[in-house]
Amino acid sequence: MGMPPNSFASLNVEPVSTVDRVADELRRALFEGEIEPGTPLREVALATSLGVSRSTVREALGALVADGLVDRVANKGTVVHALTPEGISDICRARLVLEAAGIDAWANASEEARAAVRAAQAEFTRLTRNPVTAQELTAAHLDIHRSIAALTESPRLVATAEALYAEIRLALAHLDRVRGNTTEQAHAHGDLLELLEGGHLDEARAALVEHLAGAEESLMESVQPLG
Amino acid sequence: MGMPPNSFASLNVEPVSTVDRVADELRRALFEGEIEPGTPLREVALATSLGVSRSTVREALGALVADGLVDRVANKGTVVHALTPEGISDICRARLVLEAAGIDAWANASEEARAAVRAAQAEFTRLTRNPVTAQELTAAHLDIHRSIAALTESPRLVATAEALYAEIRLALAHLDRVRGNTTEQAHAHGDLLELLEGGHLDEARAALVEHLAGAEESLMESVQPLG
DNA sequence: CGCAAATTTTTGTCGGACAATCATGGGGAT
DNA sequence: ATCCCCATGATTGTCCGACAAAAATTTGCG
Repeated sequence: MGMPPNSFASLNVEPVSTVDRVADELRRALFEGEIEPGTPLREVALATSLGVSRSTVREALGALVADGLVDRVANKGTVVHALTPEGISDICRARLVLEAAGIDAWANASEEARAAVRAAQAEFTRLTRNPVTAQELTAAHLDIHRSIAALTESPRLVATAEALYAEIRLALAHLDRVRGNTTEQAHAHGDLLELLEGGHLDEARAALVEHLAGAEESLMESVQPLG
Repeated sequence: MGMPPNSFASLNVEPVSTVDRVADELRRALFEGEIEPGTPLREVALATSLGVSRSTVREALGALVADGLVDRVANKGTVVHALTPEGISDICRARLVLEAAGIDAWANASEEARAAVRAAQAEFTRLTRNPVTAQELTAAHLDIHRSIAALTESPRLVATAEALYAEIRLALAHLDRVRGNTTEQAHAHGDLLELLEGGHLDEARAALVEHLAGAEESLMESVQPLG
């Protein structure tokens, strides 16, 4: 400490717009599971509760609709997005495409991208040893997958992947609140990373397929909590 | 005529919201190249011009921002999205991932999905024989690619692909307006489809890579019109 | 108990208002 | 003449209030 940093990238004095603050607060509440999927988000209630105008709330809700976190139906309002079984399998199919593309790009990827995978993996295993909330754990878990998709070095594909992970976090936040989080299969990612480092892309791909199948299974419990 | 159709799927009596009408009108103008990339979209000007309130225009612009068709910068307004060279190569990289995934899914895809590819191909070749605008031709062209991505049977991946095609249409609309459309390499898709029908997925993939490289090249002209 | 009508709630759209911020242009100092 | 500073105007961000249209809810009647 005391050493002058060579970069001030983390500093941010820009006054964030009110709409952004409202949207962020709603995202936080959603990801922490404070609001159950299917719950309607009433505009006036939110406006008075947050101390902002209804116009601002409407705009923030529009952003969440674009994120896929809430669904808006005409003249009926917006409700917290609830995942259907078809939605879950669709998400997993899409994940497989994006993350497999990342695996295929491992060799050609930049060193930063590969380092990001290792860092995400290390952070996740570090968290598994410390007592953290289930939300933090799933966030770290999904960040591994995000870094894998980021091996494609395509911002647009990564944005799509992030939207998928947001949907997953939403569903898991609800599940985590209902009952304690399931035992994460932590070791799987370590194996996956080893396969990547060794250049065994086909086996890495197979490991990913298996891992995603397990993820689909536990996600299905979020729509049938007491199947 | 006079024969009762066995399906009324195309009928739509739902009163579209004003925001949707405004957003659709703006999309149309954008895709027809009436507004050049980089042009600012002033809220009051649009409101008075379209005969709606500024709130409605703002909300419609928010939808276009979510579509990626316009960019909004804080306190400066929204401008028609302009593609950068990095954006173009990113789009093509993303296209390759999505459409290659479609090709890989050819055998496992539903018969409807495969029929959609054939229909899109047929419609495109039909249009090449008739005099149509360049915009219609590119729309039909991109619809072939859309149907290929749709072989994944993943609505979310298809939505991502459609966002990419929307960006491409935006750039090409501008290019088409500046000078007559380039001669589309129409035959390539026919070859691609034949390879798919024959089950030669690897060769189909190679054909796709080649085709997309050509697409990237002509897209680059839209940012350097007189390179 | 079932159904139709009336009431309440909620959204969609409008108009106006004002502060904060950005862009523009002019005037003064060097 | 050039450069900097400031006044002015234009534009966005946010708020408020209002009202019609649609949906949800309750009431009332048979």
